[in-house]
Amino acid sequence: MSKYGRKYTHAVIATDVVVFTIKDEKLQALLIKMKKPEFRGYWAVPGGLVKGEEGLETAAFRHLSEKTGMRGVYIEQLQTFGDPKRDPFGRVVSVAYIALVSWDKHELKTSEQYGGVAWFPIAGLPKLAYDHEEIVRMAATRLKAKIEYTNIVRGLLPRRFTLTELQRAYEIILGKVIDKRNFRKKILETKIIKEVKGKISSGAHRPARMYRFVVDKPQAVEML
Amino acid sequence: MSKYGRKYTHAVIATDVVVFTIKDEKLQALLIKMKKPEFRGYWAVPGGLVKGEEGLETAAFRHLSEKTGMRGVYIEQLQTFGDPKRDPFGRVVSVAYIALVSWDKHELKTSEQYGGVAWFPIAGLPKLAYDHEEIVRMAATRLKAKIEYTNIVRGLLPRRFTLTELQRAYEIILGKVIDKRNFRKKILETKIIKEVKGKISSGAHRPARMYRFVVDKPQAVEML
DNA sequence: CCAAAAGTGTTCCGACTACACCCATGT
DNA sequence: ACATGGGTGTAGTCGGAACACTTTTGG
Repeated sequence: MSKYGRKYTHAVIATDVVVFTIKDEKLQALLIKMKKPEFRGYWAVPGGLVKGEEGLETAAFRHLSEKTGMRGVYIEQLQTFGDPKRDPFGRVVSVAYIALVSWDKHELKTSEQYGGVAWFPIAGLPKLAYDHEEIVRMAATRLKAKIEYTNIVRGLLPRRFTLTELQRAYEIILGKVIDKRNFRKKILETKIIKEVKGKISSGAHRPARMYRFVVDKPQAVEML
Repeated sequence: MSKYGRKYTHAVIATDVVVFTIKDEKLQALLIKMKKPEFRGYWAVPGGLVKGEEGLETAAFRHLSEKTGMRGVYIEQLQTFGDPKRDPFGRVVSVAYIALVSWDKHELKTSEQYGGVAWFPIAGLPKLAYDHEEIVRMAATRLKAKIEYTNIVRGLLPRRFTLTELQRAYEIILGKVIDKRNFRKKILETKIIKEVKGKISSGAHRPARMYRFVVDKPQAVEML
């Protein structure tokens, strides 16, 4: 029993979604500012309770949409956190999800109904409520592992992208530089992306070809 | 609402543990026979509800011990299953775990209090209750994936084992034959196992050297 | 014409694969 | 002595890593 007292008498089930994006050359997570007075100054991963007849993933989508305005993003289950002490208000078991988005595709809900929504670089998180720090860390670790053998990087990019953008995504998440020629050779021979008509000019240099993913569904592929 | 009616008004949390072992040259899972009349003839993975102030992993251990007599095994979280319709008696969200044991280390509880406990080969499961078939399938897939890049195989073997036993474990789980010389070279250069004094004679042939794992804690290692 | 990112092949080396025979024991 | 699984080394091949210059555009 915490100093705040238990709010729920039964254990309840919640979902939390760690939303990742790549922005300003950094891996960033979406956080919302806490409103509860006990957590003043803390931020949290968007989430909330699961309704009686609602599926877990459905609940995750609903809270994400309600609190951030995001819809139609890719999510996958991360892990379930159930330490009896993780929530001072009662026994809350949280099923954590990872979501990947192309940040420029989503307008963040400005409504101050939830106290603010903002992106934070993974290196440089603010104070997080509950065990959300652990959840975000584990999510980042999982992302780093899965990006090498699946096509999930897709979720972080816009529909059409350049090979340099794709390579930067890998470099940022893995935290290391990759040789350009080897990268292109490897990625192209997976046949998982395909050139698409149109080039993009982004400055005083040669314009880049655009590509898109051939398979839209998540699957295991040896990417690197 | 199912034809059996809802037993619980609130969603409750349960754990289920898929226990794997290698026995008779096959990967096998531990199942218990259902007692509820609605599930006559069905088997299930050992598990049950989480108590009010009990941790998830603690609950998994407790049910495993109560229903099968096993203690001190290695478990890790698999996934959480929360389809609102997965349990006809109410909304039960189940956190599934994987356990790995050396089958000869554990005497199965003979008490018929739970309707019977038995090993079943993964290829050749009986009718399973709830969504346990899906849970076991996913557990087997996860095991197959993780055995290549972690030291979890350790959980399936006795403390001291021969290289042939270790190789057989890999062959059975991966479902393919492995070259003996390449296997030994690879495994030994990981430094994750170490020869131990004593040999084992198991028939009309040269006795085998015994080995043990150097690190007892689960960790990621490129095994194959 | 200069700056800046796009685009493109080859060589080298280490890792994985394939493969066959002698050894130590029990019966 | 023979049947059985334990134990050992090498050669060939393939994939990953290292590496530098030309192209196209905007300013």
